[in-house]
Amino acid sequence: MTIQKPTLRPTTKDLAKAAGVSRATVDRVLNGREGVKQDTVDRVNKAIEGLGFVRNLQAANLAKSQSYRFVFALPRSGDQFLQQIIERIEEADALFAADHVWCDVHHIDENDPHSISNFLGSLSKEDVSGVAIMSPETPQVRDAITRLQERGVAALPFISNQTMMDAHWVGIDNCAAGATAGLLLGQCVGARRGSVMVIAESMQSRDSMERRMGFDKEINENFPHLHALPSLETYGQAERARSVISTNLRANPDTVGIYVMASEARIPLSILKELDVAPSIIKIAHERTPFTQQALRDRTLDGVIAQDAGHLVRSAIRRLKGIVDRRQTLGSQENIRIEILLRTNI
Amino acid sequence: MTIQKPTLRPTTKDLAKAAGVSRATVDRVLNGREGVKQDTVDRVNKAIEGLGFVRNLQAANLAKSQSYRFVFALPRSGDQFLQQIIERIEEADALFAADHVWCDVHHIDENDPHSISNFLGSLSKEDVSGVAIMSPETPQVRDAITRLQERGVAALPFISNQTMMDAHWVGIDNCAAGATAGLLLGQCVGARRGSVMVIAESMQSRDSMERRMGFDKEINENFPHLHALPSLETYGQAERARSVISTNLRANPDTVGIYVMASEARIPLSILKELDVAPSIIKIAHERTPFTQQALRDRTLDGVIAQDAGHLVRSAIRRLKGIVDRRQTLGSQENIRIEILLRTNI
DNA sequence: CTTGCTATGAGACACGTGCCTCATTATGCA
DNA sequence: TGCATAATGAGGCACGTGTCTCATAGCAAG
Repeated sequence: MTIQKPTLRPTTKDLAKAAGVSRATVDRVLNGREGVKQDTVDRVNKAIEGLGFVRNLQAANLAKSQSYRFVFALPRSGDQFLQQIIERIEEADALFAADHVWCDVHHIDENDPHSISNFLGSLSKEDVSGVAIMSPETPQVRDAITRLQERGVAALPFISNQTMMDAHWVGIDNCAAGATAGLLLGQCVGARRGSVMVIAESMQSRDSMERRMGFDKEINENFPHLHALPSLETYGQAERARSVISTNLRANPDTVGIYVMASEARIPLSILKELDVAPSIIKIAHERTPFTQQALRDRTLDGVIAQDAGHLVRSAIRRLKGIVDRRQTLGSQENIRIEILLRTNI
Repeated sequence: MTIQKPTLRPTTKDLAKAAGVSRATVDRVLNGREGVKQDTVDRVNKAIEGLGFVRNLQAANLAKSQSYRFVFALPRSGDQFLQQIIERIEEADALFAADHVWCDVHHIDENDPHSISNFLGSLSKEDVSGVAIMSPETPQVRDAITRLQERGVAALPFISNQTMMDAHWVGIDNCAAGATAGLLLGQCVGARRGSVMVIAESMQSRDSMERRMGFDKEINENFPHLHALPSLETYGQAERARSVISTNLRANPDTVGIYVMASEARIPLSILKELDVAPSIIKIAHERTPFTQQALRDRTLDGVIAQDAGHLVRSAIRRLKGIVDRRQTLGSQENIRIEILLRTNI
């Protein structure tokens, strides 16, 4: 039996005794209130170190009857990936209810940075403890995030990256995701030589550019017999997609692979199906949705590069909570993995 | 602004008022104490439903000064995957400290069911709130788990499955994992025809058998030009591994793929390196370890089927905690994914 | 010396629940 | 009807922290 009794943790009372001060002073130090001599602050901090004191968050939250209200600011689009995210948020809302965490979704217009900035500006610490923001990077949004943080509201870029926040965001490395798509496609194509079509919704966003970059790097370095064509942009419109894709297919009869880079693979894939593209052409898309899952099963799609929606959501919540509680979150836990889905591991 | 104020949750006091009973009776019902008329129990339960009452776990734990002590019973083996697990446990121990969760590792001898059963039998509710058990399935262990649960200690099969507990365990579907290995291998091999070597540590365990089953099914159904050879067993011994592998390679000069099924890929892979196996032979292994990661990078390995050690550990902790707290855990969160690692998404 | 200020202490109450005791009421049985 | 017992109520203390108020030092300037 190597199992030891639970060590019972020191309380603020112990801390006060150890530091030779009163509980009131300990409280002033712990919660960063004014009017304590530097000397006293140091003494208390030393006692914290010495005792290994960790504040009992449960008790603290109970006393404050604190609850966490988080808002997910998401684009209005109706795509299935976003739908997944929203479902996971609702799920997480139920899951985290026991921890007094409440989540709301607020739809923003991703093409209107001004309204996004307005929305973020309207949030105050009293109503909202934190916001996860999924929005393309613009100066306005970046500023709004900074001001939000200054007002004491936790802010976290979500899925869409923002340059400013180094490691401080939730999502995958899109460069690596693109490279993985390239590798998977290259490996599936095998020895065949030919062109690879790349279909995007738009190449404006940082995410698209990063994916494309990673994809190209991988193809160029490791599959020199493949030739990645310039990106086609659908702008989310079915007719436009149909026309550019069919034109491109006719222009490149040697196409051996298709990479659907957009997070909404439904439109391009449906069109490919309509156009009756040869099954031997390898197709890789992004994100796990009912549509892509079905496509994997009926083999109209060979592989999917995905990020787990549930994990994204829960990770964002844990990080926001971590910020509010002023404690560090565990890096490795919050590292979102680039998943590869084949027909067998859906 | 669609953001609403936090709904403050009903307390036991509200519950008492709503049910027309006293707080003492509410307490009796909530904590399943004896001596309450069925009629009253029903009234309280109805009020719980009506108000949507959820017990405040933080407050409850505070009152009980409850803490959770979990033990991970793991094999003694020194393999790298297990090492990863242990590191993640230590990490999780720090991470969950804020929730009053403490984790210990206890090493068991996986080949001695009797001693495992003894160890499990020695645990009492007072010392330990839950155990995650990684052990091959035997009647003794199965019984010990049942008795553990009867004594009020949460028990959870971990990574190694046990038949009894339907969905009640933490780990991947090994059948699907084997199939994924098969698919990945088949896809990488491409059109080439030939034999596939399968290297296992031992075929005794349920896990090995399931992986093999899934692997064979996938290869037979979808890659008829490949022929999966009988499993080689290394029993974890380097010399034995060397002899069986080299014999097998000589006997099957048409080998185009190698599937290392054991969780410890180091020994077989090192030997393959020694034997200077052609790089064109596709090699798939299991588990992310420093060794397999390096092998992916230097391209002596083409793909890895993995389960995330950190996720496994945290999932086990959350589930054990869920059992102790008598609340259900969210299925989708605890579904361990079968990860595919290629060189680009390590 | 008083006045005014800063730094600290002492103490109380609250948060929601568990758990205890003691008193009171309801119920069943002879 | 009376009595034993079962069922319930009333109330208090505890858990660890946050957040008040009020008192009491210490200290410097006038």
